[in-house]
Amino acid sequence: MSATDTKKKRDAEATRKRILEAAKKEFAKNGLGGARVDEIADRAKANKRMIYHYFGSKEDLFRAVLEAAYLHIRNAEKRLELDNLPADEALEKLVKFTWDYYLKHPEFITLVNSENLHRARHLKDAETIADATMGLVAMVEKILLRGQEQGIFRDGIDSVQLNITIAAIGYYYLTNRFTGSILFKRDMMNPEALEERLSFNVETIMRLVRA
Amino acid sequence: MSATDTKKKRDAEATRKRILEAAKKEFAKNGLGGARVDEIADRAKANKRMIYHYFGSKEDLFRAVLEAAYLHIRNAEKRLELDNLPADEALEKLVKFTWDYYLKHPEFITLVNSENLHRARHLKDAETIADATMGLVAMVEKILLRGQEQGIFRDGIDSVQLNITIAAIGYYYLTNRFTGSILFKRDMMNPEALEERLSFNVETIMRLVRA
DNA sequence: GACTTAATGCACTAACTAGTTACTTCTGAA
DNA sequence: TTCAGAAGTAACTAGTTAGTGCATTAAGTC
Repeated sequence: MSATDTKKKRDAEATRKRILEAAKKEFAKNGLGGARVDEIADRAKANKRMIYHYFGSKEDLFRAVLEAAYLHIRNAEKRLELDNLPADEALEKLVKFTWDYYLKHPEFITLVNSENLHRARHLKDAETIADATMGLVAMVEKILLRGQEQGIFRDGIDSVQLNITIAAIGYYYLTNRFTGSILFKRDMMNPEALEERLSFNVETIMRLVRA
Repeated sequence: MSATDTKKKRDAEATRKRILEAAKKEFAKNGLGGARVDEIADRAKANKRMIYHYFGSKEDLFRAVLEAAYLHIRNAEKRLELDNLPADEALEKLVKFTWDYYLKHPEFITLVNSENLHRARHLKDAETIADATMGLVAMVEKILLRGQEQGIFRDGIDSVQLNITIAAIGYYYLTNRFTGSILFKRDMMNPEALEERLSFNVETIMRLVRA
């Protein structure tokens, strides 16, 4: 059987992956409480027993899904290589990337919401993810310093607050797109609306940092 | 029995209110899916039968809670009477109010999150709330116009985008306070942190609108 | 004080759900 | 070829949950 043949009758790693992927979708759609283990098993074309075999419990499965989701975005951010860009371009790129990432991975938002509903109890000792996040903060800190040296950014900006704000203006718009579209009586998700929001966000952040 | 005596053996209105209040807490704590009807009945010191008598179903109860929550914040905003203030003061007051409201009513955030997880299906024909929200947008629009006439605000700012942004920078910080406190390795909820965030938010919005 | 109507309480059910038991089937190393 | 251990399955359990049927009790009306 060749290495690329994915139709092996037995493949622990592949089954594990299918379960993780199915779980991500189900948790994202229904939250931790609303997700059904049976549904995850079906989606993964696996047996429920396999879930308990590989992950131990529904909560531990959620933890695994959540950690994978955080590591995925942190890695994508790292690959931006913002250090090689002029400060203003780097910051704008990060704002745009963050927006695009949330747009392409709505499940990330829902997972984070679910985790916060549960007071982050699955993340309690996720040292790796916290470290990766501090790496992102350091990245932004470097951008800020470069911009200040150039004289285009003001100083005294807290890089954690800036990070939070960059996330916030995209995240809030997208997580509340359903209630928002009703309450503001406008379709928040058509291409023009999305584009308009992205430029508004870029403007917000650039005005925030400019000297 | 006096009018102020709240211990009447039968009081439909009071029971209804107790159920609504209890449901708000339970839905806020566990989301729509995670909330337990029995728990709501217990908290309300009512019988589960009463919930179905007054509200018909768990989903309809959730709808009632959600509508009450939206009307509450919209009314509070209206009472700010921002029309009587200079444009810059009015805007700053709105930013601060929004922050304080979320801080004092964390259940509002959780309810909105829950509703968006369910694609806003309970809000589908909430005309009243949409109208109230458009009233808020109009209020901000007036502030922007006043500021422009004074020459202190730039023009071309979309009042819906501004509204969304004002909400976003407070909402995101608070809804993600649990994961945030772990990932950023700082306590996001101590008084100094809260104060710092509020000034950051005011700064963000004022820089966004200034000419 | 009898009558009507609404409020309340209890006990039940039908469906569902996370997790398990006990088993079969496959794989690869010796 | 054998066989131990890993992968996989189906049926089950014990507990939970939204929702109901029905009887009872109180309040207001005449």
